[in-house]
Formats: sequence, C-alpha cells, structure tokens
Amino acid sequence: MSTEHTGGGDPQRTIELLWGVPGPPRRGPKPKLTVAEVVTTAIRLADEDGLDSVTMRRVADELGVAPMSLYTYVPGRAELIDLMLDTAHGELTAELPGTGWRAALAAVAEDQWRLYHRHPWLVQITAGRPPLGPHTFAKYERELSALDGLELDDLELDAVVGLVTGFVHGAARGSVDAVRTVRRSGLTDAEWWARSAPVLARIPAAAAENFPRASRVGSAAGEAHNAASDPEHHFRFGLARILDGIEQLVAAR
Amino acid sequence: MSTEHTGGGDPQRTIELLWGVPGPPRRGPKPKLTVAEVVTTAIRLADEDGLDSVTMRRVADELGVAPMSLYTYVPGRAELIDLMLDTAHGELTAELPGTGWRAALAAVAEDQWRLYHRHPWLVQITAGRPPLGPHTFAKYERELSALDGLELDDLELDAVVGLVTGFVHGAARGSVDAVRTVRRSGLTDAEWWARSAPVLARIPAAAAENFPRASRVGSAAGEAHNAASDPEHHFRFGLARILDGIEQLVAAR
DNA sequence: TCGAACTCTGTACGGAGTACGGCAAAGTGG
DNA sequence: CCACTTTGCCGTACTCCGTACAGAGTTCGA
Repeated sequence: MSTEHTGGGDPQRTIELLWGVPGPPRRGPKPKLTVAEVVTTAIRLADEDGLDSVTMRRVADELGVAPMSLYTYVPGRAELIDLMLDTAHGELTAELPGTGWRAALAAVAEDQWRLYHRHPWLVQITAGRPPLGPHTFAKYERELSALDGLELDDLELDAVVGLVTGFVHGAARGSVDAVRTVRRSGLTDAEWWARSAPVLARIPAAAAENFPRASRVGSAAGEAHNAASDPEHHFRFGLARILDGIEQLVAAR
Repeated sequence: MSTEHTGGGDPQRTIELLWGVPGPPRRGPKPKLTVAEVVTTAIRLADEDGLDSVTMRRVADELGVAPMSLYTYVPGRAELIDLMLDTAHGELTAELPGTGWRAALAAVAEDQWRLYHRHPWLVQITAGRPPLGPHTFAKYERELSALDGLELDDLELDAVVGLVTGFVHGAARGSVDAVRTVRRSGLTDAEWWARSAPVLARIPAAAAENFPRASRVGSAAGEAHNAASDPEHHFRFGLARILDGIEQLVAAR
C-alpha cells in the first residue's frame, strides 16, 4: 500500500504528455499502443486491485508487451500516475446546481466523494504539485465557479475551495481505507474488535477508569456505527460544519 | 514515498507489544536489544530521511545487528510502524488551556500540527484501525477533554474530534509534502513554476480564456504566497472556519 | 548435566523500478 | 532502389525491498 506523489519527473515532458502534444514527425516503426491505452489500462488495474498493482510489469502484461516497452510512452511510473490522476479528474463534469453557493459547494464535495469511491486509488495520491493537465485545470475552474458572485477576494476563494476539497480527500481516505483494511486483513471491524477487546481487557493499565471519556465515547460510537467509525457519517457531519463556517465568513461581508 | 497502514498484523501480539506486556519467562541468551531501542531507532531514521528509509535492513544496520534479528523483537515492519505511531502520540501531553472549549480545541489542533512537523513521517500513516496503544488512547482522551461540559452527545463528540484531527492531518500532509517535494525534486516552487509556465504557454488549449477563474485566482494565490500554495495559511484559515462551524452547533443547544 | 527454549544470522526467494544496449521497422535523401 | 537515421521494442541485469527457513550458539530449569 503506497501513496504516490505527483510531479515526480521532468515538468516539460509531463506537461506535454498531459496535453497530448504530438511531438516531431514520427520516423521509425509504428507504435503498437498509445499513451491513452497505457493510462486507461493502468486505471482499470488500479480500480480492480489498488494502486499497488499498477506496476510497470503488470501494466505491460495486460497490454501484451514487455515491461520496458512502456518507457517508450511514459518516462516512468511517476508520470504514469500523474496521467491517471488528470484523467480521473476528467470525470468531474456534472453541472452544478444554480440554487446558490452552498448547494453548489455541497455538490462539488459530493461529486468528489463519489469519484473517490469509484476510483479508490485516488485517495492514495497526494498532489504536492498538482499535475498541470486539462482536467485538473477544469476541476479547479469548476470548483471556483461554485462561488461565483460571492464577495470574497481571490485568496479567500482559493482557501475555501482548498478547505472543502482537502476535507473530502481526508474523509474519503478514511472511508476507502476502512474497506481496504477489511479486505486486506480478512477481518471485519466487528471481528477485529472481538479479537482485540479481550486482549486489552487483560491489561490493567488499559482499564476504562484511566480513559473515562475515551472508553465511554468510543464504545458509544462503536455501537452506533457498528464499526470503529462510520466514514459516511463523518463526511456528512464534517461537511455541514464546514459549510456553516464558510457561511459565517460570507455573511460577514 | 509510501503510505503505511496501521493494524497490519496479528492484533493480540501487536497490543501486547504496544503495552509492553512482558511475556513468559525468558530462557535463551540475553537479548542484545529492546523493543524500545528498535522503535526509537526507527523513529530517528524516519525523522531524518523519511518513512521510506525505515527498512528492516537499515534499522538493523543502525543497531549493529543482522536484518533478521529484528524479527525477534517485532513481528514485521507493519507492527514496527504501529509502535512508532503510538510512541509519537506520547509527545502530546501539554496541558490544555482552561479558557473554554474553543481555545482548548484550537490547542489540540496546534499541538498536532507541530507534532506532524516534528515527525513528518506521521502524515504518511493512515490509521484505518488505530493502534490500541497507551499513548493513542491518551491522545483521544485528551482531545475529548477539550469538549468537557458541552451539551453534545457522545456521537457528536466523536464526530467533532474526528473532524478537527482529520483536518489537521490533511493540512499537515500538504505542508509536509510541500517541503518533501522541494527536497526530492531539487526545485523550489518558484523554480518549478518558472520551468512549467513557458511550456504551458505554448499550449493553446491551456490559454487563460479557457479557465478564467482558475488562472486569475491561481496566479493571485501564487503571488501572495510566493508558492503554489501556502499550507500554513490554509491551516489557519481552515481551522478558523471549522471552529466557527462547531460553534454554531454548540450554540444551537 | 542435559534438553528445551530462545536469540541471532546466512542464505535465498520473489517482486519492484528502470539503465543499457542491441535488433528490427519505417521514413528520408541521394 | 539504396543507404542512413530515427524510432519502437525488448532481453538482460542491477539494486533494493520484506521476510521464510534452517542452523548455530547461548542460557536456564529440571
């Protein structure tokens, strides 16, 4: 399980790949594949088996070529992941509701939440430097458009959008990781707790008296959600608080 | 650069390690090391060179033993990282201010923000199932104590604490990743942009007219922060919004 | 005293990214 | 039509990872 970082390679080549710049006239033998084929294959693998299964060898296998052939299309694995990310951002195109900024911003969050669940590997990518591709640009533009007409300056607009998208990323990471952990460990949350609790009970220092609030709240939350945590509930709750907070900022103008 | 996941191994053994349960009487030769030595060495390595440099070989080297010797102390790398995480949580002990929940919750966030910057590798760990260790328990207890006296039910308490700590995690990840990206790429944000912008300018589809809001806000933010983004500013801004949002929930009671 | 328990380690396996260099195909200039 | 150059493709190999396994050495209880 790894987190990949964007912007790993030569900026120029990466940008040209992202925008599909053709390059000089081709002389040698005809390519068997296209960059798009490589990227969509990688995305399919990641959707099915997680980002870890996107290895150069596996992608090549899937495409019926030798591993080293991929390096003809893509400088390396880091750039491939940049391309996957930008491509996935291309799915965020739904029209935003015109019924006010709050509904629009909520839609931005919900769309991103669903995208992350369609492509769980997205939460494993941290965009230190975002890929400067067409769909990532369009995503940012769309997010900003949700705030059209508000009396916020440009820095505030950027911060608000960053706050919401960052929050969704974190919440979705929790949600996706919960599923992944169950699959990987072969234990549901309930089974895991059933196995852990007795061990913990035998440790005097871990007694409930030493952590009164934690044990009360923890077991209440565990019972209510039937799990260690309920990511969906945390998402809705957190989003509501954040929108409330932004509303106060907006109202102050 | 990888993200590690907690809860990778056998729950029982992991819990016993976390709480330092002694185990049956020792018969064989005296151990050269202790679990604590292994963990602190791993933490030192991670502090210096990142979580990726915490390999079993490297830790063993540092301790002057053969790689496989570590498996006497720790079942595997996953459990070692659980131990590192719980140990780091042990640094969160500062008294919270008694001047109201908002100040206390802000202090929780600030402490965690600083902890993540002291130990940047912490942001690479996603606690799908939190390590059930003493310091992680104490951390949760401390966070809940910030909300003492509020008229929130247990589920809301859990959600509020989860919202704040999750937000800090995301914000710190951005901050830490920004530093890491500069180190890894050898390019400052300014240099990276200076190299990327001309390439982008030569691509007609990327013209500012196609992304009016994005290019305006993006360049305004870039100039103001002198970088692609300013993590510290995003942290303060987001925390203020979130506390405002929580305040509304509290006031509704 | 002796066997059981325990620590330590050398070797090895499978899998990762990718550097390097050679071979084959296709377009270009004579 | 024939070189020549460019380009795609790929076999081999290097380094590094986690860790399984088996054997050797050490210590204690009976």
